[in-house]
Amino acid sequence: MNPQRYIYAYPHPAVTTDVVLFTIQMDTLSVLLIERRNPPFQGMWALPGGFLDISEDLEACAKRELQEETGIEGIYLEQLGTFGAPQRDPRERVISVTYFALSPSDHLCPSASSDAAEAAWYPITELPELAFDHAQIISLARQRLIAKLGYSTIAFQMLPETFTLSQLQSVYEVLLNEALDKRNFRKAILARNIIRETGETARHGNHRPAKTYQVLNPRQVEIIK
Amino acid sequence: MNPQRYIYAYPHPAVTTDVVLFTIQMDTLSVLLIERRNPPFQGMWALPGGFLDISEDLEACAKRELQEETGIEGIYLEQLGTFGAPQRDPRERVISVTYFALSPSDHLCPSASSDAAEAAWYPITELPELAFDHAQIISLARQRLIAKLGYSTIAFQMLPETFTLSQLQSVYEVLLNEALDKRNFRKAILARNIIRETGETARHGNHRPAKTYQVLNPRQVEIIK
DNA sequence: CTGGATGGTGTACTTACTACACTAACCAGT
DNA sequence: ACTGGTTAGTGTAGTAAGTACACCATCCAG
Repeated sequence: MNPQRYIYAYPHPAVTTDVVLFTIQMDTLSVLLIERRNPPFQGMWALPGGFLDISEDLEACAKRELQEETGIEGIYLEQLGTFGAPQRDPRERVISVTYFALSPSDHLCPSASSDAAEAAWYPITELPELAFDHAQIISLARQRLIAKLGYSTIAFQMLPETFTLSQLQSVYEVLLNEALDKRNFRKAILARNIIRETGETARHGNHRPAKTYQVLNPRQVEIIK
Repeated sequence: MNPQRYIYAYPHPAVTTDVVLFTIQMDTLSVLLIERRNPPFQGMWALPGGFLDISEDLEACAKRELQEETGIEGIYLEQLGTFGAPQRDPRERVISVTYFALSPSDHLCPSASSDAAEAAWYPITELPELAFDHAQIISLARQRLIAKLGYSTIAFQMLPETFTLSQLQSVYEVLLNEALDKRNFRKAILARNIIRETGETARHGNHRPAKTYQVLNPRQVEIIK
């Protein structure tokens, strides 16, 4: 097959998108990584992502690459920043527009693909050596995620549609890495008027069942105060 | 002159940087714009910016374009976001990495250049019609600037090295577009322990002279609480 | 019916924020 | 030298927000 050639009067960088997808598994903040099937950094772990199609929107590209490489779709996505150090990719000049994404800890089925030998969750405390500048990108994403906890409803993106207050508190505790007082936490959350009781309860073991709640404006991150 | 040709197996977008430079003039938040000397949007006003050199760092590109088109340098710069809607430039696919920047209201000498017929400050409330999606970029920059007022020391970037508390309060008032209580403002700022008295005073008219202050960590934006 | 586990609730205290008014210092003009 | 105008500089009392803290409820397993 004879590849088509694209000619420009000035050199153009390549543009990629990369996605930092977080979830919480077993009370641990985890990141989705793929094992690179091709050079460069073949066999190393990296963020899911890839080259922008020439008439594709940036966010659409991030979603598409995530879907292609891991099978995951329909989740919250937000632009994180753009990385373009001149030598970050050994092949050619590459500008990467990065996104961070959150997924509830259920229905997660990462799968391999043509570009990714394997896809897997890594606890953020036990990351392998990463390709490109992806360690730096993950570090920035984590900072941003934690910062947004304080002034947005982003935490709900890590829970299923209905959830208990204990589950919600656990999300905050894992991300902030500190224990929170149960009564104060519940008081503060309920004072914000952003969730309502479903009327149902959930039994998760041999103890009293918990009331379940849902977000008033689901799948939408709002800035609060 | 015979232009060199650059050939790729896949189409590459062009990459530009654009800078939203704010200052405060006459108690009004203003943005630096340039009048485009060349098509597209010839004669219209736009943000200073231009194409990335192939081995140039992104932030360096933003600084260079700002210097070339307006003569301004040595100011605070921070990445804002990346805009890449497929049709945002009529010539070809262009991804723009945008920065926002702040300048104290003194030593400002915008000047014309080869790409810019003219450079001028526009009050944010009286922007002309703008080229590309630059109106949207300015809108995002303004949101971000106001948000950062609340949790960072960014306001000091709009003041000279030494300043009075009244000048600082005026910056906050202009950006927040509301009057602040003098005593509470001073109390809150001083409680943060980020500025110190210089020992000098400044006479700015026929009234009592004001103590002047300076930032403990000058030219460095910190996150506070 | 008992023990173990998580769910659910209120109050007192401490800290941060808000509202608010007068004197001090300088200059200009008479 | 005195007056009026203009900005600089200061404290307190009330209100709202956040923190610390302990016990009973409900379910399941054995």
